[in-house]
Amino acid sequence: MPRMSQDPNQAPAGAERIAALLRTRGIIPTTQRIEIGQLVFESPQHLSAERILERLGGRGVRVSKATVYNTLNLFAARGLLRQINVDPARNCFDSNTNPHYHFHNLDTGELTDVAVPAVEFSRLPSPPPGTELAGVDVVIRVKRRSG
Amino acid sequence: MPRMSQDPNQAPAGAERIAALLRTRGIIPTTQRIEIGQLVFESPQHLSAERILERLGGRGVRVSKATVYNTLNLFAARGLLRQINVDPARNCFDSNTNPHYHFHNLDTGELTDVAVPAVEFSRLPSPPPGTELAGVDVVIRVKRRSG
DNA sequence: ATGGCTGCAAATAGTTTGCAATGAG
DNA sequence: CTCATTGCAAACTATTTGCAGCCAT
Repeated sequence: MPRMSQDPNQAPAGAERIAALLRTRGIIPTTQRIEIGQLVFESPQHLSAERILERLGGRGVRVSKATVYNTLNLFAARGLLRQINVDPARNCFDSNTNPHYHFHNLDTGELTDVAVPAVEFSRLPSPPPGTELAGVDVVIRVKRRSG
Repeated sequence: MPRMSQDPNQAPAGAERIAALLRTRGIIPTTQRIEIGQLVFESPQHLSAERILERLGGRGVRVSKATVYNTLNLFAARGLLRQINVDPARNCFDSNTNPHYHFHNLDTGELTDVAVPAVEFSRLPSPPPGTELAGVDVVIRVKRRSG
């Protein structure tokens, strides 16, 4: 499969911006990677591999399942995506790599961002001996109001 | 396979306690469920299905993989276990159902309990419209000290 | 030509499910 | 007897991997 084409007709608006982003992380910008990049980086969102495959298809873009998985893992390894663990059956990638937390709707499975300033700790334990803090994940589980 | 035997020789210390616990949740105490219960409820811990199968084997107890999975899911559904999502590849059950948080060692994968009073929020966002709070998960990610 | 990437298909890994057999009441 | 549970094996789902072919350099 071809790498990024220089032909502007095949390089829609934004493609070059994505390519540049990938290069900053030492990732060779290929056609497929740019397509996936345009999809996930166009706005902060939470996506599974399956969902991305669907959306690519919706845009008339065909990328193999293997490449989608490989690309997502590559992006995550280079810090362009963050993995979220909420659904044990599915791996989810967050294109918002700025620090933030999440609401998790237990009924719909939906994830929503929570800005850092919305949460404040007045106390946190110090890491166990020999370890240092790597980050704090906060998932605020919510459900359909019952009362 | 037999249900719970009344013979004290086949009902080691603690078995009756576990059986009683299960009954309080409307779970029929079978031999296998009691074995699994004795294992997981003997102390607060974080276990995967695979790990439980191993430990049962180590005790000379044979329970089929299917029954282990079914039992863990049953316990979780009845509130005797809590599921933890940290490892996307493996489902983990926490036998400590009291509110608490976790340290997650990124190097070893190890989970450690953090008591509730060790964490204090001075601010939390209110749940989105139409939803109510179901709980807050806090995972403090730690790594081997580098410096 | 070279090296890296893609797509396909097969291989994994964890978990679930269908069903006959069995055991408890 | 009856019904729920167990164990086995097959089915499933999400993800990873091996490898041939291809593209850009």
